[in-house]
Amino acid sequence: MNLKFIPIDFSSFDYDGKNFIKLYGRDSKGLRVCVIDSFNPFIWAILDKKLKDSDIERIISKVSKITIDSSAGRISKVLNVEVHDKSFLGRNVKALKIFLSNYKDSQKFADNLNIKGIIKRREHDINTVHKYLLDKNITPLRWYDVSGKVLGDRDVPSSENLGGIASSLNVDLVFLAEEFSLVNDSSVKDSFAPKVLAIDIESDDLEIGKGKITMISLVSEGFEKVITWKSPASAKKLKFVESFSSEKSMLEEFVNIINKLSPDVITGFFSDSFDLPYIRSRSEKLGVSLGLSLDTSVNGLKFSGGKNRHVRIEGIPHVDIHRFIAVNYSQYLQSETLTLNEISSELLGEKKHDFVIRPSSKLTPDDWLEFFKYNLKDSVLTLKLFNKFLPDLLEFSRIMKKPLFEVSRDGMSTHVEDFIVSNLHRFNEIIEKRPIHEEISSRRGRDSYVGAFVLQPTPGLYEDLAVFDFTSYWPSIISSFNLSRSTILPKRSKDSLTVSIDKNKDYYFSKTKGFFPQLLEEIILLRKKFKTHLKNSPDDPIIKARSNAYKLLANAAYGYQGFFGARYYCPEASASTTAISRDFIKEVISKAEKFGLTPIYGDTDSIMFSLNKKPHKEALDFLTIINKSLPGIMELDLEDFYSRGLWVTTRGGELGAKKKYALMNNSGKLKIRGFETVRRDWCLLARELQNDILRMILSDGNHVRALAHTKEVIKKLKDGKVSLKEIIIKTQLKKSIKEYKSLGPHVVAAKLMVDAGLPVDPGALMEYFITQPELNSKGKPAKGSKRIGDRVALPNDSRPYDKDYYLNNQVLPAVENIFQVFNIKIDELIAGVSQKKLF
DNA sequence: GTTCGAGTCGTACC
DNA sequence: ACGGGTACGACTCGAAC
Repeated sequence: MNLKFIPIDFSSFDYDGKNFIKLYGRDSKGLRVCVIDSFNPFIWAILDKKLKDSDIERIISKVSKITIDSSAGRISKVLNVEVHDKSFLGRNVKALKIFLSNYKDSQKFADNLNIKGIIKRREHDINTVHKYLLDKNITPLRWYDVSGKVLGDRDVPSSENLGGIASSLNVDLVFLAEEFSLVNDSSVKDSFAPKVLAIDIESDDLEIGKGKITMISLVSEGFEKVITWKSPASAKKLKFVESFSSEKSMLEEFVNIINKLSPDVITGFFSDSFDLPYIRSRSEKLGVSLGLSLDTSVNGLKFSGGKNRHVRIEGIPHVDIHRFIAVNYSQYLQSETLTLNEISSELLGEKKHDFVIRPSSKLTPDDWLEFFKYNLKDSVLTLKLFNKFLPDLLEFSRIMKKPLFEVSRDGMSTHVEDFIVSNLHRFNEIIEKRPIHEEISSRRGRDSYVGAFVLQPTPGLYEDLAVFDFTSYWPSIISSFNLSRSTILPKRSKDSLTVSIDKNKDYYFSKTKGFFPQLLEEIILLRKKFKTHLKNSPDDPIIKARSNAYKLLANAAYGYQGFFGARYYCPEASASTTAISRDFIKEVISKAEKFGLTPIYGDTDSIMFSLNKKPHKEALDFLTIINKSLPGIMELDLEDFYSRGLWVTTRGGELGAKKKYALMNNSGKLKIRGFETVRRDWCLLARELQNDILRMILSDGNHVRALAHTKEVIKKLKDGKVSLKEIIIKTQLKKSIKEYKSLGPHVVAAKLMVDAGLPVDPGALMEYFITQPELNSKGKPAKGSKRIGDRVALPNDSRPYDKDYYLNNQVLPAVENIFQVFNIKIDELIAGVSQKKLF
């Protein structure tokens, strides 16, 4: 029998001492299927090169006899041993492929391979499902033709029905696989629209499990519901609300609805850390069985991870969409806080339902209606966000060959590693091991290497600029110069390239292309290809997702090689990458000068020039000349032409500040980097003023209008007409309060919140403003009012803001070095208003 | 009691 | 534990005066 099948979630189990994989998914009719497959797990033992055939025979015979008697009463054996010619870190090796009866004991087998002649043991540290996917070359979320037979059928003899596993699986069909073949028909290849369920809870205490869950919203396509046990008479007015007699019966209905809807994916916003832990905690307290898993013998939710907890439901991937966005896209978003409201506003153009949560006891019947709508809207937004990122999630899962559950939580380095690992079979490579404790701590202790070159700008207002940048600069260097763990050489050779890090330090790399640089080149070229595709079909979400995925991979590849947790860690390659990057950018700068362009500023891979009245075409000619001289896949590109640009000095210094500039292109679009305008830890009053004057200066070419505007704002501040919203300062609490050595204003704010009984967790954004100091008899700040921190007030504080602080520590610092470019001093800014009157 | 500089901390750039 | 280094700048805190 044949089955058209798409695998969505995976899990492993063993029966009769052998490993099996459960692949949960759908068939072409939409039935929920669990395909069961067996596989022959193995690990590798790399042999000493000097071994004779007879030595190898002796080792094989020793290895074959290894048995593991695990504490669980399980006895695992070596089933077979094969000799293979393999590659390890680019070198040819002889290795034993050791097949095990049970992969659960792979680590113990590896420990027992401490045999003379075996120099390395590998691939025992890859988890069972991943090992299976790699070995069988199965990609999640792609359609397969599977041959096999239906389990649970009367025709299948009990000796073959794996202990009657079919009866414990909550699916339409259980299928025992024989063979998988990928469906290549392009019309069905990418066609999969999973049924997604979004959930969101409200509780009367934010601390997990402390309060009660007052309501839960569940939203899927064509389905909107809020279930609650708080049932004011008014609830009947809303069709989507269903009331229950108790929190317990509401939770039971939560399970019923999910089982009835049969979603392929469950999503939530921050649900790994809040909604699902809360649901579990309340269910345990109230004795509700969370029968959500598709394998009824695996009950409830599975929690893993310490600080960053993951909640797994077997068979139904749970995706915390907040986590996926935070890890992969936060650096590309404008949102300063990754809240549902802010991300939805930016990406969906939609906000949360307007309602301020208050304690249950203070809610009127009409308030409850708004609360129900609010709860429903949160799930609606979560579902929309999920759908927006669905193409990306699917592509990530396919490209990295990792289940949705994992890939939606993995960090960038894991993505890079998974991509590499899933392609190593093409290079006949044995996978390197992940570092363990001592190795990690020694790597973490290494000295840092020198990074990018940043050109010191000369402060001033410039006209007519061209900006060039290298496309995928660091990855293109890694690829073009073959910088990686498997290509670094201990010493110079005929076939080597020397990279000088500094006067005393050289590194050598082979000229024979290694797998890491090779795969990185493929990533860059794929990224380029899909980017071009995207220009022709800008609305194709799949092309967009692919382009995105390869872009993220390329950008993370450099960081990966310097990351202590990487299998293919190579800080020498990282140091060489940055050294080469410094050389090239400096060479472009000096060539440009000879060409008649004046370099103003540059950072890492970009360089900005004043055109000196030259036509744009000459800048493009310069690009062509440079590109002819670049090796490999390196490429310098035009970023844009700008009509004006502004650079300022550092605070209190003479030299130009790096990483801080403002540009306006020929169509009037602003590009502001590094200035207080773009920093969330400055108050809005200062940020908006600075943004306004930068726009004025860049469009006018002088400071006149900007100066007048600044004076108006200062007057507004002095007149006390500034709103609370404009003076709130937001700073993130990065660790727990007691870990701080220095008690800055935001730590003081956190303490005030704790005193007020509000929960404060690391990672939260503290919001506060600065009040006036208490004065002593001499009119000077009183003892306990010296530090800024002593004057911190939470937003609900009714005391007035400190005009002096906001003038001297926020507004003036944000504008003074901009006006300094035009030789305007601070006293001229505040001139025209008498100190006495205003303070 | 005031001044100063090293150290802590957060955020941004690429 | 879950890319990297470079850079700016506010604020604290204790030593030095």
